Amino acid sequence: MTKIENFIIDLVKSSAEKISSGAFPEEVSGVYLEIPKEKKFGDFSTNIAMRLTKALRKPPYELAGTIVDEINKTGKEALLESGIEGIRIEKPGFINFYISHRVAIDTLSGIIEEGLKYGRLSLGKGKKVQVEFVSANPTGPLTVAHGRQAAVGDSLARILEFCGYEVVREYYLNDEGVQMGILGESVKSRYLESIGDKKDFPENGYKGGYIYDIAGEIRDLHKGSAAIEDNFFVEYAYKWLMKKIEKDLEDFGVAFDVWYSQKKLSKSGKIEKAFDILRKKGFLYEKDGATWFKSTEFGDDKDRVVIKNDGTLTYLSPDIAYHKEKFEKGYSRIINIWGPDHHGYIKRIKAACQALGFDKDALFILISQLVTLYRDKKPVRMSTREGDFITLRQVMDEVGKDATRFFFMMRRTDSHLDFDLELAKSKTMENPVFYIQYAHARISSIVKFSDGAKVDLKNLHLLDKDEERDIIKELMRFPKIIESSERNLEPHVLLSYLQDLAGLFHSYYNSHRIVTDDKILTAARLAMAGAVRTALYNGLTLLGVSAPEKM
RNA sequence: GUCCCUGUAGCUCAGAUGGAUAGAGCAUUUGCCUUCUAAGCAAAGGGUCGGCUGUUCGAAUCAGCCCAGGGACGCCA
Repeated sequence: MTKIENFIIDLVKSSAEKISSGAFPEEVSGVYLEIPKEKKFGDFSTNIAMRLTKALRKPPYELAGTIVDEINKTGKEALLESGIEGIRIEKPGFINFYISHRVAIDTLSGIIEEGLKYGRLSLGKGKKVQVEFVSANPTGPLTVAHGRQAAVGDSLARILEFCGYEVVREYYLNDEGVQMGILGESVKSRYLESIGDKKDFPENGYKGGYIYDIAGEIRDLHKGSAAIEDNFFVEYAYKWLMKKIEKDLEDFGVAFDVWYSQKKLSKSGKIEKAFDILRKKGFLYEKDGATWFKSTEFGDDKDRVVIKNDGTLTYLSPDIAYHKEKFEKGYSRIINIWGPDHHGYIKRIKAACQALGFDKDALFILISQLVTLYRDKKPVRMSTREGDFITLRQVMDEVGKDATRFFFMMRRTDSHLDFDLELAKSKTMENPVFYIQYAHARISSIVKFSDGAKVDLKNLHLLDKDEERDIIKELMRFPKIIESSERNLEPHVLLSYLQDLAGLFHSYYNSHRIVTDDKILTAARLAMAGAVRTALYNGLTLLGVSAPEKM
């Protein structure tokens, strides 16, 4: 929020309070300023008069008039001094503010001075948040679906950090249990097959080609010995896959702070402790030889088994203990990013958190919806069961890290995503990644080209063109956009913003020369272009997309 | 059957806490490279915002009910 915005908000607020007999009506939570799309409606606009109509029982237009009269008591000169050049009331009751050129320039000057810090917020100061994402089982390479979760989770983490939060990125590692056993059996079966000892492939076995690769390595290592312990297959496959997963994530620009092992959790006794609490509170009961959790008490459709009748735990059990631990660590927000297949699982885990006495609203579970890859306008079929799926690695190799990350966030996280491989690959204007990167590269090259012209904040007032004012206003939106993506836990609003900003710059670039013989004007325009570059750079970095100096 | 997501221009989609004549890109038509990257810019056409009812000063946005498409609903993880 810039100085002038704060000033206007305070002004409006105090005036509105006065005319509503001292106090602000409760249902009107605050004063919002927006930047109108239409230039004729000024630089800032507030809808406060409309929102007060109900409480004050007066038509909005009339109220707007009273508010403005109140504001005008401040005195014309004092207003002008603060940068407000004009106030106008528009049709239903909008109050529109027109700011002076001087204030616009001052604002730009402030943005330039902030440099790379521009857009950083302090709303998360002193608060810790955790983002748990990907958490793919180590039974196969990361898929496209995991890729989307990785992109969204990491970008959210970056955005939260930018907002001042301390962020912990965590990967929950399912390194024990049934599926690890199946992994071992699958590899063993392929191994035996490879040394000519045909064996039936396990029913739920992993059929992907990578199982052959692992088996092949083991054969090379053990020269075809038939006497290998079962456990060896599991261990070997696990390590092999983890190495792959870590490398994929690294190349995708994602780094985790914590790899949380389920195996260690199970051994720690924490699951039993969680059960004890639930049992004491009466949320566990026995039926049909199994132990059930009364999740229906908290709005779930049915109760859930936590200990099966064979004595083993269901997936929910360690997860309850895991979430208990998350809450105990004192995060102000706990964010989980899950795949669409987990959506029915939200109610029961929230129920468990509530049952344990935690505030379920501190737990944010985002569902990253399906990704469908398209090639030549046709969907690429995938079936995990047959082991026939497209990996994150394949997509990254084909279209590059930048486009992959960008495309995964082109739509809201909880919306289905169609990923057009040809488009992502194309180096044309249809491709939004290149459009934005190109703007950044263009500015970078001008800055280099004009070596010698110094950035001079004193002559920014020369930036009096309409297009320049538009760019300054767009730059002013950047912190609002950051705030919005933080509040909604949604990186994708940032993409649209960057496209808009890049568009404004491309347009400006074509209509006005930045580098001219006029050294002073050149310096001013370069300074503004530099501010655009900074916003683009910060935005792209938050998305984990590189901002190239040249293309 | 229950739950989640989606339905906006010919196509792919934006639309931030409900706001002022609903916006981009592609495609179509037409202009702009002797000058900072034409991977770009400018202009034009194109819409019952799936439908109906309601809440509101005001609805693409919120609520209810329909219609259509995608997905999830295990003592799997």
